[in-house]
Amino acid sequence: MTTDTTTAEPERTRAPNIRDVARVAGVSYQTVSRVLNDSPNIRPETLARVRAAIDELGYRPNQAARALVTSRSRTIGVLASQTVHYGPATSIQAIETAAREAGYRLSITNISSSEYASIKSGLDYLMSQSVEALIVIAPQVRVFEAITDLQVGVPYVTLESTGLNAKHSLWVDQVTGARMATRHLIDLGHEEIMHISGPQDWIEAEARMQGFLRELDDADLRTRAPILGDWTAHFGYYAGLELLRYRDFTAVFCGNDQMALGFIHACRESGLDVPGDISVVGFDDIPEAAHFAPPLTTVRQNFAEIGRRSIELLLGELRGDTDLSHEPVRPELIVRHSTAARRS
Amino acid sequence: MTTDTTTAEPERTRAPNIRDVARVAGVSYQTVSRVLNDSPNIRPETLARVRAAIDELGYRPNQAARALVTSRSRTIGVLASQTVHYGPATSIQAIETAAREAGYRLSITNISSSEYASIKSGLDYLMSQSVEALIVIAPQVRVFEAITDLQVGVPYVTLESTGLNAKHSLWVDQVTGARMATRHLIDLGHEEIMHISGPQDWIEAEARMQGFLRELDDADLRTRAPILGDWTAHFGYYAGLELLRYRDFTAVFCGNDQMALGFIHACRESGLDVPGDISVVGFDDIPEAAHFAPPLTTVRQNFAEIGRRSIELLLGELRGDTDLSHEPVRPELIVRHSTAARRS
DNA sequence: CAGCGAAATGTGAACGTACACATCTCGCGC
DNA sequence: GCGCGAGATGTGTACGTTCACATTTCGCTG
Repeated sequence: MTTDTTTAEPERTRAPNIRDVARVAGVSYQTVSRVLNDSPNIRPETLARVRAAIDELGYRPNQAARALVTSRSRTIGVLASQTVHYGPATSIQAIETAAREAGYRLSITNISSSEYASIKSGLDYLMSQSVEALIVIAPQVRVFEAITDLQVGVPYVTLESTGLNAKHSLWVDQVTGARMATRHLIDLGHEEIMHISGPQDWIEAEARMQGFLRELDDADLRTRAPILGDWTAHFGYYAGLELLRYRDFTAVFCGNDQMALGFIHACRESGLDVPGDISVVGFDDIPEAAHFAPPLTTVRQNFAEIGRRSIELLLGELRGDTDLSHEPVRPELIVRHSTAARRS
Repeated sequence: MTTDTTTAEPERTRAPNIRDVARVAGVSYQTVSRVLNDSPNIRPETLARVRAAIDELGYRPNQAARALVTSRSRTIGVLASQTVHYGPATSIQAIETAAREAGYRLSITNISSSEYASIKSGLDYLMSQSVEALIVIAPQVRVFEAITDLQVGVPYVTLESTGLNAKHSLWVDQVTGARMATRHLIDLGHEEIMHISGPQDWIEAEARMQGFLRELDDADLRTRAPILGDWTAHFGYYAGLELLRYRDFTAVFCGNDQMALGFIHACRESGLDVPGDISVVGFDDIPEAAHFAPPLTTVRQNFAEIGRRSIELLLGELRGDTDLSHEPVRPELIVRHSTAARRS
């Protein structure tokens, strides 16, 4: 009864379009379009009729057609490199939520390696989706080159960087975070402090290392070459086994919580007590860190905040608002039980 | 010299389209279209000319136009609920890679709660993107209802379920995994075994619980009501503190590794040794599990494999291949040091 | 060398929507 | 009761691509 209002069997397969809706509602297709775009100046009665027709037909706007005619894809591209890790994953989730609420969808692509070619092809892929803006969570230094090279003509933001390219960055102040961690160890009386850092081509690894070195320098303590790791607990473990053979230090600042976990594991196997013999600090404050043995002293980053703010920033730029706050998010030192005063 | 081949300044802002390319290459737009779609029957020389023109103009196909005319969005929707967790995150990453290689992009949306309305709106959102297929990594029981209700007319696959809806599921055999874990404890001589499970509305939590109960039953051991948790280390910790006040058990099977970590933490605080006093088994084998104190005995799931296979399955269905393998992926028991024979 | 078929290329739609503009309706003041 | 203007609605067109079909080119056989 309710279906098949006009003519004979108008193709079962095709999805309804605005013209179908218009026919059912007894208005022109343009009026339907107006309803869809919340345009003012529509008589309430007409509005209701159109809405009813939409429901009846189960009509959904065709995003492709919309994108074509407006040349706005309503898509934000995300170039990520380690989506499995807690930090990036948390940021992405916040980004997705914020974007969806603003009527944007996300196109995420993972790059497998930190090679220039890989970054470029990832970026290329995203641009071919004609994204309106870009968020980069692949903190490799090379990303900037690629963005410049490809002339991405859209607003973009890089997360977790150090402000090398401040106008397009948004980040937790890694340097300060690292200094806080290091300061904490110094305050506890430690003088020989090691640093197990992240991979060299990660901007944030570099930043944490800088913060560490500067703080030691300010305290006139001996600085030693940091160990370059790969963020994994495995690396922390093996590096720990190696380092503990000499044991010419009393504290370690690890580039992230996972490596700290592995390092503590190595301590335990070497018969050393944390924090009795060695103090350990991590970075990130993953939810598990509070339950490590011992609960880990670490630096908390608000990844979700970063995610939300990046969308805010980009949408602002798309609207034409300029000079929004790029103020870095402050990290927070969380003191638990993996650090203690140096034994005299 | 090379630019501006015809007429006077053809609008600087507009992106080039196939007609522009055609003009530069001196062919018709249809020939360009053929080149783009790797159609056969193109003279090598023509091909080269078109390719050159594409490069010169920096032309990129407009996906929206393409989607509009072919009515194929080349998008696969992913409904996820806990993208931050290791398991889902790993699966999604594998899905993304496999999809991209097959020329598909992903549209991911997170649902915040397990309420029916939330699931439905997430699904609704994805359908409005006119996805060609659907992957659900939100293991709530309600998802099936929603899928049925909304009449998603596309192939779909649910991950990490138990085969309630076998035709559309792909999963690691959670029941078997749970049985393996439980069997392991029984083999070590434990007779009083607790289970801290995941949230009730998670299909996989339910499955692990079933496996646990069945294995106990087969061994004629006393079964006790599992504790319903929320997957977090925090929960494992507080549940542990509570349970250990009575300590009428010698082993615990935790629904995932995080809860196991929290539980072990509680043991330590209560002055109990793992595995000396209490054996603990987890589930998932997150990369950190090997470095817990003690290294965790757990059940490994191949999340990446699941992700890859889901894309394989869906693409097959889209191509019309039917009856592809839905065979569950077998989990693997990883014995480390959190379990030991019961003290007599 | 005509003619034929396949290979190569070109032309006219159509996809579903939003924008610019045109038209219609209606209430109201003089 | 006429005209005016704002509110409400309708018409033509363009977006960039692919599909179906039309046309041209070309090598080859008889």
